[in-house]
Amino acid sequence: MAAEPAPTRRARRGSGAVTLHDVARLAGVAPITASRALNTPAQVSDEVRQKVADAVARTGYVPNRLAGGLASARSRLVAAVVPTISGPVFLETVQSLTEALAERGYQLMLGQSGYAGSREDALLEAIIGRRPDGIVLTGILHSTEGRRRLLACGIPVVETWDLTPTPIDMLVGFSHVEVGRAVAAYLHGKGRRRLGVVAGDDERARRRAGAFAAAARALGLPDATVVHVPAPTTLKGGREGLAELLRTAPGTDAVFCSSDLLALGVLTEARVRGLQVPAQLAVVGFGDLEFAADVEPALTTVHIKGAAIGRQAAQFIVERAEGREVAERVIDIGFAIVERQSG
Amino acid sequence: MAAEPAPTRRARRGSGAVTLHDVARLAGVAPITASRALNTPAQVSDEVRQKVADAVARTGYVPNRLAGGLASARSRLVAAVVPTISGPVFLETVQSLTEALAERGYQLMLGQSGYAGSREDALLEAIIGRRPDGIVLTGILHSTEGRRRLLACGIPVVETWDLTPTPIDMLVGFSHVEVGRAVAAYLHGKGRRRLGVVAGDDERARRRAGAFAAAARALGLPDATVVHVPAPTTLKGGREGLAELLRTAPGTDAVFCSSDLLALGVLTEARVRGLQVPAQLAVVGFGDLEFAADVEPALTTVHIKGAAIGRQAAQFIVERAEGREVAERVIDIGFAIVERQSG
DNA sequence: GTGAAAGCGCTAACAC
DNA sequence: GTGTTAGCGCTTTCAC
Repeated sequence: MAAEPAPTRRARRGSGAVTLHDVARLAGVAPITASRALNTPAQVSDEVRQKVADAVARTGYVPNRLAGGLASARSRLVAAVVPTISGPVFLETVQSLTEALAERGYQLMLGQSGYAGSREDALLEAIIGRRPDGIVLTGILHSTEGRRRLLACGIPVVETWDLTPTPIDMLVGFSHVEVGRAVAAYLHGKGRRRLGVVAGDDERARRRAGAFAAAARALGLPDATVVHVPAPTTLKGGREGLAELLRTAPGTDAVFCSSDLLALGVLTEARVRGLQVPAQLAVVGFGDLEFAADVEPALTTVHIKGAAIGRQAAQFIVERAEGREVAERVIDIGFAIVERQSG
Repeated sequence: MAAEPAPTRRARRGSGAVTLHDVARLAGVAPITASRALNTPAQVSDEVRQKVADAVARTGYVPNRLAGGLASARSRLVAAVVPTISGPVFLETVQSLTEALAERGYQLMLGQSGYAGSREDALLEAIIGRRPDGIVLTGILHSTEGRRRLLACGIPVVETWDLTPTPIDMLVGFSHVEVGRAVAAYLHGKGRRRLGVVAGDDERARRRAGAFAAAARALGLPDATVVHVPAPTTLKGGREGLAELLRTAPGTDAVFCSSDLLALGVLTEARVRGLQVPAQLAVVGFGDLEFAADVEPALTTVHIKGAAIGRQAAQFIVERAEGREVAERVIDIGFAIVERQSG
């Protein structure tokens, strides 16, 4: 046994927690061997594996992932950025993302950019500082400075809920323009003529509304009336939106809402006003949230596979983090109009 | 200029990112001085501060918080655990928590334990491994093993949305028993006699329902009928819950629902059945979600200050992380019955 | 006010 | 299959 080195002048006391060194000492192996027993068990003998497992159990050792991440340049942390978590639209995506990542040993960091994108740059800086293995962006990234930064730092990025012509890196989404067109065509096919839109004041909703109005025009219908309400959308917004829509365009016989919550508000307001849905007014939502099928009348809406988006995003990130290149970087996950009673 | 040391045999290539060393070299100071210029600017001269700021701007340096966290034993990461993010109840709390933390330079990690608590231990291990500066628990912690672990690892813990007799550490919540009692008394005061409950199948909802039923008995009312629906609660659950309730106890004249979503389902089902609300049936929700005031009839419900809970939890954690002891570890944030039209 | 040295807890690279 | 060594990028401790 080597003589102990003379005690150094400095002492840094550590956190006091059990470290891999403690485990290794207890198991009678070198730290790196203990590390391998835990991370790549196939590389060590059965005996070592067992001894290390015992030592872990005895000490209650929990690996320090901060240290591991620093050493290996793999943090096993994934950042998700949403405009706000309290519009229920992205919830399903965040939920499935969290779960899919947790299953593979990754953890989710949540950041809210706000619909205005004011905090976006600060948020990105905070995120990049944590050196996540991936970033999932939901909703548009407003600042070009932000784009530049993401590109520069080389962290895998998945944009979701949209299909941009120039993705930063990877993407899983659908075309909001196609949604707008499809809903216009659908309502036209149902014999509706005087179309209206109640849309949240965010970029993607605007695009759906714009495409909807353009398609209506192309179909030879009168100009659609578009009413905007603040984002995130609310039931109240839907009620007020319909009120305004009927004030502006009294003969409206169909409304496309930019969220199911908005549609629920429209449904509510219509009922209060004695307007028959769908007889006098067709209502179409967006999102197909859990409640859409169970409101009365059941809501016709655009179904988006929010959970599938989350899972696919997780898949993308993990593939990259583990050094594999993904074959197809852009996935159009599509959408579907779900016909129920409201329109 | 010193001669370059002979190249060592090993080369570990780093991540290639700009480091504090690069910034320091550019600014012509020692790394530690650059560190101080960024973290404790009061300790350095104006000149140094300026030179370092320039170097940061020129290089696009983003500090590696993994390394910083490892060295300082302060990760500036806070973990939040919720049963699931896709019951809208905790959303407001998670949102305000995220924001309050971001403002102070902390980042939120999100974990979902599931209502059954099956993944709880694995989740806690994953969380502890990241050495967060605090853990916010929303909803009950099921496993006693988990409690032990949290206690052992010494990370500040805030339990929320409940008032447990033996908090792990800090707590900001309210009494579910009091809620149950208060709603029973409220409905009794409104002249309701045949009380019912539609409650989600989770521990806290059960407690509210139990206290509600006990209070009804104490008030001399007939036994309240309690119907349970799966958690997380849904609009559909509310519809089915009311259907079952009316089957079991046809004369019911008031329903206390364990969430506003459930209440919305009850309202919907009542309307479909031609039951007048509130004339024939009073409906009381729980949560006072954004939509409660705007449904028709407007929902009488129990208001919970979800955002305040999140802010207070952030406050607790940050105080502790910065070495201050909090004066009062347990805060009862209370609740209020908001009377609207439905009951 | 500034700096040199040591080390946080872990893993990559190389050797045997 | 196992061990040695040298860092990952930062901050703490001590010294001037």
